[in-house]
Amino acid sequence: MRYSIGQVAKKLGLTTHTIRYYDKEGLLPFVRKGSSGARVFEEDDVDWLIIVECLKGTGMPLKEIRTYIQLCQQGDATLQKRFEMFKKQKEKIEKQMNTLKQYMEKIDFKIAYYGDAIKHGTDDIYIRNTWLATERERLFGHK
Amino acid sequence: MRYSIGQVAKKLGLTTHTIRYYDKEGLLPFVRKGSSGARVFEEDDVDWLIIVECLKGTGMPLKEIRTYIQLCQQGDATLQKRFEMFKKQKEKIEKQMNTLKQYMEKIDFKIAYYGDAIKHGTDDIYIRNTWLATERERLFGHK
DNA sequence: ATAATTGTTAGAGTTAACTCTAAGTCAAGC
DNA sequence: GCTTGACTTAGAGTTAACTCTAACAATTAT
Repeated sequence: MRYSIGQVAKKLGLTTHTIRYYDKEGLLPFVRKGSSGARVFEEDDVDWLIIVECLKGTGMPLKEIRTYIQLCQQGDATLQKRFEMFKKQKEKIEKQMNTLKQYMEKIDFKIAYYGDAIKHGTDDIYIRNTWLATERERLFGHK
Repeated sequence: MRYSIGQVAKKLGLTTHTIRYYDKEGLLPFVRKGSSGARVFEEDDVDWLIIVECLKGTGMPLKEIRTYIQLCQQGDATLQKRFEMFKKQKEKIEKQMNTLKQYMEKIDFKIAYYGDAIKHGTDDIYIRNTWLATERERLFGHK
């Protein structure tokens, strides 16, 4: 199956503008054009865009994604480098997940805090922000 | 304890420029200035900055964080709104975590792929990108 | 007392990633 | 044959979040 830029954009939740921008930035060097000049997306091209979204979504800058595709185009000699790249990205995601978990704890504390405050009609006096105090003490090393 | 902008910046991993920028954007309206005009951070101010980092790190734009602090300053009448804000943010984090998990699966697939390719010395022929093919088929609804 | 450090401001400049516009081509339907 | 819709390009404009500069003041170290 082949797809137009519009079809791909719709399915991946991007705009055609964005996909053309990616192309301009060298992220889609293999996408061919039909006789009229319109981009024709093969299934492999869609797969590649899915990987681009994945790398972008885990915080890799477009420049670095382009570096990856350039490695791909250089053939088997760069297999090891590409392997390392993904292992590094995996570590990055693990860190992100841990950070998110810590943020979640803070948010959960706030939800409990406000739940309590609403029950009492005020957050003026009695509630101490113990969780954050703990965090601050950890950072600054005293109580 | 009180802290200078530099001490706070160092501990929270920000630059003094960034903290002043946050102040300019209305994120730190309560931070007082000493006799010389220098910002003096109370412990509560540090706690607030920790919350700012948390909201920012889960993708809330600075504008929206400012809206939250404005709600805080309006007193008990906005408790419910603030509660909802954090519940919404919690949902957002949950979505982010799920997305990260899905990305992790793709990255793990790539790591396995390249591990295998390195063993064989090439990724030319034999390895089919089955995982991504599955994803593409899910999006486009055919094989 | 002088030099280094740390702070201040207003405001300019940068960066990434879009986002949009204008002017045009091309294929399909009425 | 003409309109509609999807595509093309080059290039301008936007946005968020910094990031830096210049010129100056105050504090701290030697």
